[in-house]
Amino acid sequence: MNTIEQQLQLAILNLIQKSTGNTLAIEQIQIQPTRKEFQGDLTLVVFPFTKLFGKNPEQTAQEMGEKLLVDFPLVTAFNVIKGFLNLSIHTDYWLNFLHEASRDSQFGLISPKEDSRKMMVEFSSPNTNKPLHLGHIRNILLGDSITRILRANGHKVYAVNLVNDRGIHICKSMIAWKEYGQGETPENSGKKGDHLVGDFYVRYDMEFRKQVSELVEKGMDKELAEREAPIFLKAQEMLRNWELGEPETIQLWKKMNSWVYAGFDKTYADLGIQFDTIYYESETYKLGKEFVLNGLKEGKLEQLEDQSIWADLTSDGLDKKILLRSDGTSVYMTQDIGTAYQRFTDFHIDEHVYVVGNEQNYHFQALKLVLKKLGFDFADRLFHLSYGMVELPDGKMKSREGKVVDADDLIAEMLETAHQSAQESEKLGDLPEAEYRQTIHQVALAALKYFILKVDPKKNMTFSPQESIDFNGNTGPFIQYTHARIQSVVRMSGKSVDQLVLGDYLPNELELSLIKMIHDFPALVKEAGASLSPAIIGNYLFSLAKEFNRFYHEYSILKAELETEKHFRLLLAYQTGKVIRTGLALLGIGAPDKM
RNA sequence: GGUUCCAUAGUUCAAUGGAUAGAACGACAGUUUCCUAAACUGUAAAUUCGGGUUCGAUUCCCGGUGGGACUACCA
Repeated sequence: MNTIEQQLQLAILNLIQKSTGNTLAIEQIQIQPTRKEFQGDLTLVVFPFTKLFGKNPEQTAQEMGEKLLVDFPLVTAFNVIKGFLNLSIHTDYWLNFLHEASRDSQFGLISPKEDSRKMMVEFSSPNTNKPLHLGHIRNILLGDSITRILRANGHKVYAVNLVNDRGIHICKSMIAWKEYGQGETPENSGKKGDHLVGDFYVRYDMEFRKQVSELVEKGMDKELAEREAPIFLKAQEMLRNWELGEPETIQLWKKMNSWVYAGFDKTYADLGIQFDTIYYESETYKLGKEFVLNGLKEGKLEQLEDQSIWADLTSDGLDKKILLRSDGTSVYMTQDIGTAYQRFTDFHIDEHVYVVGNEQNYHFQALKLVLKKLGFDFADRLFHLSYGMVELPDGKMKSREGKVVDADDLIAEMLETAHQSAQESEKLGDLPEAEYRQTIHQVALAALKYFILKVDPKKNMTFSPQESIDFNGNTGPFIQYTHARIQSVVRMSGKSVDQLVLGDYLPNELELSLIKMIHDFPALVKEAGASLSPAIIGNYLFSLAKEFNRFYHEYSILKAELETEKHFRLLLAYQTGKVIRTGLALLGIGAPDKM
């Protein structure tokens, strides 16, 4: 069924055509919720039509209001304020809606069909030389939430991870371990694998700098020293050995990467993240080369004297971009050409979303152009979800200066805060241990996830550790708390939804406002899907929870005077709780029944 | 230098070109014999500056100022 907004738009379209003979597009009819200070439910902005009617805004609105009152039975009254036509919608519409929504377990969600769009979302994409940090967390949470939101929109979605498991940076931690590790392993040191390897990456940098300054003291030029430092030469040698498949190197590489994977798996599990497929760069880094060579043959690319191959993107306002090095090896871009092709053909996907920070805007712009140049029609179906950087209150994160927020530390701090908060409130005292821990975990992660996801992905954000552990106000736990309160009331009522009957009841203002907000939910899920923005869901849930708390405070549900009133309020509370739970799930946040 | 993104209360965030720019935190003042006070109510507080387009601009365009990113035979 169409929503009341869509029905109204159509009716207004017809009205305008009848009165003026003009046919407008449906998007030109702007319907918005009536502001609280005015009488009415929905408001039509009539300014755009004044010319068609040849009247001033008030007259136009008056005329349209009168006609709607006759033509459209659900409109029961109207008033005009300046160019705004405020329409009152029949209460039955809202009550029927509430009743139907409460019976719909999939309310707001679209089920996948045979011909659903197939999409792939790539996110996380870590390097295997250091543990995950706050920057990765924004990426991972966005990717995971987007995946959930797209699925809620009825699409078939593959969540994929591309692990950057090879290259000089990986060799750096390998050589440091080999030289200074003395056989240290996660088992014998008790360190989480990714942290252990990360420590050796740091160790490499330490040694490297020491060696460089020693060389400089001996009178060597700094740039030369950076190229001649013994440990750097050893790392390079290791990379060559790796590419040659030298068994000892490969074995070390496999061993250390497996430590890292075990560490990552723990972090992903803590965050509640799952991938459908994991790609490894060591298996894909050679892809794309043949497309580039073909492109060269067909005259779409250029080759320099040193044999390197380039795409000329200057006609599109970009520079020239290298696709194959002079030694014939692939670069990042080459690889991306190959993997994109592979994914579109292997999985028959219709669209591909890359969750990658905005510092790579240029890269993706170039990638699309190069793909187009090479004649791949899927170039237009790549979407770069470009998100802003995460900054700390005292400036940007700098891994070289150790100014990073470690993902595991962050999660541990959240858990501790949630635990303390639960101890203070004393509400979870009667929960069994396992359930208690699960709840603490859900609350802790809600705080973290909501804090990050509520911000528009496109924008840079400031991560304040202090504010992130606050569970009051515009936070994940606040929304969860509202849900838990609702479940408490529903439990105490002793009634199930299908036992609730909607009689003759006239909702008060707060109740009506809640119904309307619930009514908006399906449209917001669509909007969040179309714009790839979990923030839309987050902001909505907060205002919904806020509105419910206002209602909850003002009116008693279980002690309502009349039975019809009680039934109505229970149904409203039940449905609000359901929307909160569904909405939180789209953000990857759980909704405990008690907290 | 070139390309590009951003600028909203003290702070962190909202606002498909629409009515008096919303919240949260912080500050100040209140609300528990009442379904979970992780809640609710109230007060003070903001669109970087200058032009333009429009019935109407935080939003679109031009310029200034301030900040970020990119501009590697790194990924």
